[in-house]
Amino acid sequence: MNIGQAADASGVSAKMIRYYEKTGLIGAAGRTASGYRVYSEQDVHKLKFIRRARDLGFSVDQIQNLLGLWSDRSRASADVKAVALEHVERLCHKVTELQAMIQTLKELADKCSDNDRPECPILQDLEEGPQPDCAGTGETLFGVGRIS
Amino acid sequence: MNIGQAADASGVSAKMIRYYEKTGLIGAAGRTASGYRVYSEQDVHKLKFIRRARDLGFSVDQIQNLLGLWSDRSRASADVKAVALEHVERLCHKVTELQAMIQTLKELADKCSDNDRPECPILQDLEEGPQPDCAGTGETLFGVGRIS
DNA sequence: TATCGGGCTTCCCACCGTTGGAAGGTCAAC
DNA sequence: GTTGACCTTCCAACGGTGGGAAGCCCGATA
Repeated sequence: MNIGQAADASGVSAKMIRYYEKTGLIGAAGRTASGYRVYSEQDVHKLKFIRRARDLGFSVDQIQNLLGLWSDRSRASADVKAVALEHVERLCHKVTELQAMIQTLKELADKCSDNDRPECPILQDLEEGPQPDCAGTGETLFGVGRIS
Repeated sequence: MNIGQAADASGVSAKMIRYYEKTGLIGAAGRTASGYRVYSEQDVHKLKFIRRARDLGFSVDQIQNLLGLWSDRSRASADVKAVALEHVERLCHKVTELQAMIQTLKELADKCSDNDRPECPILQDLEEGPQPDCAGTGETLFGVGRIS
């Protein structure tokens, strides 16, 4: 199998396969007499593994770790679980951050009159920075007290 | 004000201020006779705006857009809202993706015996790819399953 | 006044993962 | 033999940010 066929079979682009080889994530592939890289079914299997792990958001570093465990017959499943859960934690953290942004933006957008007048709480917030939580008091513009 | 003072006052690092200038997000700052950049309160104001927008996850491109609207006195608040909501959509999309990853990983981790034996459903999944919906196993959809 | 520390200037490099392209060799089909 | 699709290597770009080197400038102190 040459690199293009391995790419098609694994879902990893030829570019990325070369990149993974260069950075040492996968070993150097064999070569034909004319210099073409050659791949086996096993190589494709490994590439699929990588692809799947990338789809799950693992970094290349983490994948290197996982590949080590994968090929280690005396691995402890607890080690794999630890990698996975550490990753989950990181993902959850990101989700939390994104949701905070989303909430802020939605609140601001809700207050926006959404017409052709220039007054805009979104820009006002960008100007002035985060305002103390006034959740629930959507009604009056002036009664924004409650800084508890 | 020189660049360091503007950085401290705005929360944008001196490095990034120069970067924003080079890429055209902000105009070229004035200079002293000896070549130091000079900033006014207004410039700092703008930098704070940028900083806040970055904190809310807007891309530099979107910020350019927002800055245009900000300085446009005849802007329509609807235009600003559109930018914000488009951004919210993108953020939500990202959250959805991340949550899908999290769910998959949590489900797999839950099934992992978490000991020193090598059998591991996580690695098995990475080997074999996503398994068809095994809806029988979960209590909650976004299984907040115990991580312990 | 000479010196010293810290800040400013420009410039290039690195990250991460991925894509694009150019220049040139190779393979297979016609 | 020609053509077109593939392979090879190398170089660059993206977005945003940080690090660092070399050299100039400013203010304060001895």
